[in-house]
Amino acid sequence: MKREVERMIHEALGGLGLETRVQVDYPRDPRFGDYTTNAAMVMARELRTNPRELAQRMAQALDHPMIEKVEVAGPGFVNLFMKREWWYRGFSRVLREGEAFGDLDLGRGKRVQVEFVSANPTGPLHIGHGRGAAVGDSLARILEKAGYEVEREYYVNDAGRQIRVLGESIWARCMEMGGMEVAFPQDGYRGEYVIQLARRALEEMPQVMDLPKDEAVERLARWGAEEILKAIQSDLEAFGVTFHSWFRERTLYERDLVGEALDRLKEGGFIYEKDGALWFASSRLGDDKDRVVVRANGEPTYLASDIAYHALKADRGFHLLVDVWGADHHGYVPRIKAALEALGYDPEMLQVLLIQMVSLIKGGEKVSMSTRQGEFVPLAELVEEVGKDAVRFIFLTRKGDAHLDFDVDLAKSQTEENPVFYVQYAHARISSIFRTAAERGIPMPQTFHEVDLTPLELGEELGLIKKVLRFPHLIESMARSLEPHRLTYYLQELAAAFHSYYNHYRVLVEDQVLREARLALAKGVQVVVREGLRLLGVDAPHSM
RNA sequence: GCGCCUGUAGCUCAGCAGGAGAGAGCAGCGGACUUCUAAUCCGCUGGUCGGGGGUUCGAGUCCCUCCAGGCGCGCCA
Repeated sequence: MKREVERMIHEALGGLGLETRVQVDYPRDPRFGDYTTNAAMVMARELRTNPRELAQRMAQALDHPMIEKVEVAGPGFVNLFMKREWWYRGFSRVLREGEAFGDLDLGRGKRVQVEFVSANPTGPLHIGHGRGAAVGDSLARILEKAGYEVEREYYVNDAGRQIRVLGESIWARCMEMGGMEVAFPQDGYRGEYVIQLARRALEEMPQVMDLPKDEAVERLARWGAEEILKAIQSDLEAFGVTFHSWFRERTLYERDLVGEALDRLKEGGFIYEKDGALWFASSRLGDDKDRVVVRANGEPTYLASDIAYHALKADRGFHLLVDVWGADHHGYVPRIKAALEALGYDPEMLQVLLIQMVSLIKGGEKVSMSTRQGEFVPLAELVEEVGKDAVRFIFLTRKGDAHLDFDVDLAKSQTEENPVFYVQYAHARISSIFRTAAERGIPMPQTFHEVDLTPLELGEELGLIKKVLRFPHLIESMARSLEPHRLTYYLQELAAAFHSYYNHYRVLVEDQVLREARLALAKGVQVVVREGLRLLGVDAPHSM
C-alpha cells in the first residue's frame, strides 16, 4: 500500500515538473497522518528554495480519491491522511489472500543460497549453533516470502584435522574401556558424548580395535563424524530447521575442486611460495595479510577448501550468497571476499551475517563454552526443557550482531513470562472466538473478504487494520537488511494491540453487521500472526 | 598494537537507508474476571541515548576522538 502512496506523490511531483526519488515513511505519531514524506525538505536543498513553500505546492498537487486530507507540518513534512475506505480496501485484500498476504516479488527470478549452522561434526550442537540455526532458518523463510528462490545449505567439515582428532579421542576412550592406559590427545574432545560413541563403537564394530592404531583412528573418525552428523540432523529437525543440501567438504577433494581453485588463483598471480608453503596474496585485495593455503607439509588449509567451496557456490548461479557465521570468525570475511574477487567474482555477492556469541548464564554466572572441553549446554537439552518455540523466539529477539545473554535458569523457570506465549496467546484467543461462535450456532460469513468493514469505526479497530497492513513492508525491509529479528517485535506489537482491543470490546455482539465486521478483523489479525510465527518457525496454537 | 562488534530506564533489549515531546518487556506500586481463555488488560513510577567534538534545517541514528566490555589478529577450525 505504501507503494501506491509513493506513486501518488510521484505523480503529484511530476505535475509540478519535479523529478526525484520519493521516500514515504510511517510517522511515529498518528497526529502526523498515515503516511508522511520529507521530499520537500530533501528537494529544497537542491532547488535552493523554501521547503515549506515547496511542501505547500506538493500538498495542493496531491489529489486522489482515497486521500482525506493533506497537511504541511514542521519544517516541511507533507502528511497524508487517508480515507477509511483506503484501509478497508487493503484489509479486504488481507482476507482474500490469507497466508499469501505479504508475499512479494522482490526476489523474482533471483536465487539465493543461505548457508548456516555448518557446525563441525565433532560434537553435538550447542546453544550458539542454535542461534545461528534460528537466524538462518527464519531468514531463509523470509527471503522465500519475499519471492526469492532459496536454497538452504549446511557445509559439513568432514575433511580436516579436527575429524582425525575426533577419531583419536574416540580411540583413546575405547582403549580406556579396554583397561589400557593411554594418554588422551592433548587437544582431544573431552565431552561425555565421546565416551558414549566409544561404547557404541565397541559394541557395533569390536574388531576395529584389532586394527593398527592409524587405521582404527581413521575408521573411528569417519564413523564418529557420521554418527554425530546424524545426531545434529535430528537435533535440527526437532528445532524445526531443515536443509536442502548437506555439502561435504570431502567432495571438494574428491572432485579436485580445491586444486582447481588454487590453479585459478595461481593463474591470476595470487599464489606464491614462501618457507615451503603456498600463500594466497589476499592482502592485495583488502585483507590484513597474506594467508597460507597449502602448508609446508603439503596439506591444504581450511581456507583452501573454503575458497574452493565459495568458488563453487558462485559458479552455481546464485544472485546472492548469505553465510551465517559465528562472530568469532569475522576475521575470515576479508579473506573469502578477497578470494572471490581474485577469482573474478563480485565479492559483494557474498553477505556474511556474523552472529555474536551466546553467553550462558547459569546460577547467575557466565559459563564458558567449548566443544573440546565438553563444556556446553546442548541445544537439544535446552529445546527439551524450554521448548522449541520459546528458544527460537528468544534467539530472534535481538539483532545478530549483539551479544546474547541466555539465562538458562530464567528461561527454564519463567516460561510463562516469555514473549512467545504472549503472541501465541493472541492467536489462540482468536481461535477461541471462532470456536465459541460455532458452539453458539452463530452463522459465519461465507467469504470474509466480502464482509462490509465500514462498521469498524473505532480507533483501536483502525489501528489494528493499519498495523496488519504494514506487514508486507516489514517483509521487504527484513529481506533487504537480512534482519529477521524485527519480526518478533512486530508480532509483539500486533499481539498487544489485539489483546488490548479484546479486553475492551466484544467481537460476538448481537448486531450482525458489526459482529461480522469484527470477526473479519479478528480473522485478518490471526492470519498475519500465524504467518509471522511461521516465518519464525514458531507454532501458532489454537488453544493454550 | 591493529581490526570487527557492542555501550539507550534498576535489569534484558527495540528504535525500520537522520526526521517531528526517546519505546517495549521484566522488576516496583495500584486497579480490572457472573462476559469471546486474566498466559490478558488499565494506570503510575523510571532516561545527561558511554564522554567530548563535528556535519545537517534536524543526530540515539552519519564522521572524528576518547573511555569501557566482547571477539578476532596461526602453516587451528
